[in-house]
Amino acid sequence: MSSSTAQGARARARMEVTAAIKDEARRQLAAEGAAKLSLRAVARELGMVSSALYRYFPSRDDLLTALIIDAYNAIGESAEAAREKAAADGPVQRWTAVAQAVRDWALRHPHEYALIYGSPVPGYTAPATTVPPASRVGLVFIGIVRDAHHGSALTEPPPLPADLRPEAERMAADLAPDLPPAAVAALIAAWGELFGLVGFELFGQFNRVVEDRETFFRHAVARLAQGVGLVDGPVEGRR
Amino acid sequence: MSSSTAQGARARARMEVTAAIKDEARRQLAAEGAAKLSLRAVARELGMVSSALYRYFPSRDDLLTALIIDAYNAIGESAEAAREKAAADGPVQRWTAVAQAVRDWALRHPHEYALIYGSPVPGYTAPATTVPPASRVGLVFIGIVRDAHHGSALTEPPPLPADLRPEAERMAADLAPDLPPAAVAALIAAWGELFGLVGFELFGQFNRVVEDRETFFRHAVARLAQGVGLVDGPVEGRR
DNA sequence: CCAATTCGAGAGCACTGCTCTTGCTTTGGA
DNA sequence: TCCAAAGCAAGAGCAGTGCTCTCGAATTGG
Repeated sequence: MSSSTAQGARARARMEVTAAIKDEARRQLAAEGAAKLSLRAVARELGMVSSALYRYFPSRDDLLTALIIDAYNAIGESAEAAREKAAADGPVQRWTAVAQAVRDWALRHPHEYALIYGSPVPGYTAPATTVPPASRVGLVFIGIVRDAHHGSALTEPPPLPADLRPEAERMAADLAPDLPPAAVAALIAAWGELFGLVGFELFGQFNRVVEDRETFFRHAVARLAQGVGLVDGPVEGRR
Repeated sequence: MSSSTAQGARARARMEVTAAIKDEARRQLAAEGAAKLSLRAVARELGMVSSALYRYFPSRDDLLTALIIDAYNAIGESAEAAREKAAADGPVQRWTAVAQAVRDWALRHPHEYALIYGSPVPGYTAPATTVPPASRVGLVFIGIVRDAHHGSALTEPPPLPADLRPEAERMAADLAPDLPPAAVAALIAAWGELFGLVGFELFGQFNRVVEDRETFFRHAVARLAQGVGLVDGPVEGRR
């Protein structure tokens, strides 16, 4: 009788309550961390009894999974927004802009970042529904390299070592068939390395080591970009 | 009346019980992860009542802190052993050997690795006693770069960007005054990036992306070593 | 209009970290 | 040598957790 957005008051209310639960859970997550997120406390704060909450999330882990997906989408959107904003800049600037967006989001939502990039409980395999949201940030970086490649702003990668070649070609075929396998391999490494920098800062490993983290991070990720083959402007070019 | 190793049967027994508690806790940690480590389960397994355990560790967090220190020492020893074993090799080989030791230890003790390099609960400041053990791996890498530098096997780093210079000089003064500031900055970045690679593999981020992780990791860390300025043998040299 | 489904509330289970009190054992000084 | 002091294990108990089950009430769709 109505559109998909308001099909019955029942389903409507269900969506609202579900959202309210997630909001309150996210509040507690941001305030105290995932370890202290309590279903009962969420229910209490919402004025409902704890057992009622199980009508919406069958277990605490399911609630956490929902928050994980939301967090992946949030950091992904943040990265995509940074890409749009830097659309007119050179490849290295776009790369560092996205990297800084990732770092900023992480610093602003440390517990949520820890939830998705911290220790997702080794042994726990994330449900398949988390895969697409989790890929968004990576896809942004792939897109930047792809644009650079087609704009002739990607340096010729050094020849692949023989033993890395099969894996690099496989990864390229899976992720970006139009890019040189060596660039794809370098890109994936830089992707992981970037999050290593963010994690080390966030989790205190840089505590008595790096002071001016902003500057340090900016140059480190710029070097990562160069390692992937990005340069500012066409390869033999201006600037 | 006796040496420091056996001063009274009382203190002796205390050490043994303390060690037994840590051993059992480590067992549970390895089996189920930090979240499911239960003081009561540890006590139960040891045939004692839970309240007795509080004579040895005033809280669950204190037990975890003890395990954290042990884990830092274990991965540090692993790295140091790899350095000794590769003492005769070139700088890049030594670097990758240590890096592979770190990765191997992480893969063999995933939950302990997650405990120290995963999400140490943002906001939780580690007690000062954890700092020296936590530094051991980093010191190994610094030592490798230092040896290379004094053996003239460190390439001249590119000039420091103006805005990074103060921070790089400060870091060099703190950590390795005999090394070029640019090399120190690159080293610290590579240090964080290395653990990013390990974490991404361990925590599943590479799951449908990287298949031949061994090979991929070896080349990635070799590139990191080159980024720091390490080369095999003297700079204008053999091989 | 009524059977079927959905929902909130409450009681209850097994578990957790942690505290406090009660006795027993070991210790070290008079 | 004796004895107060300290260290220790045990048990009961508190407040909190995730989760299950049952029971009425509300809402739904045929």
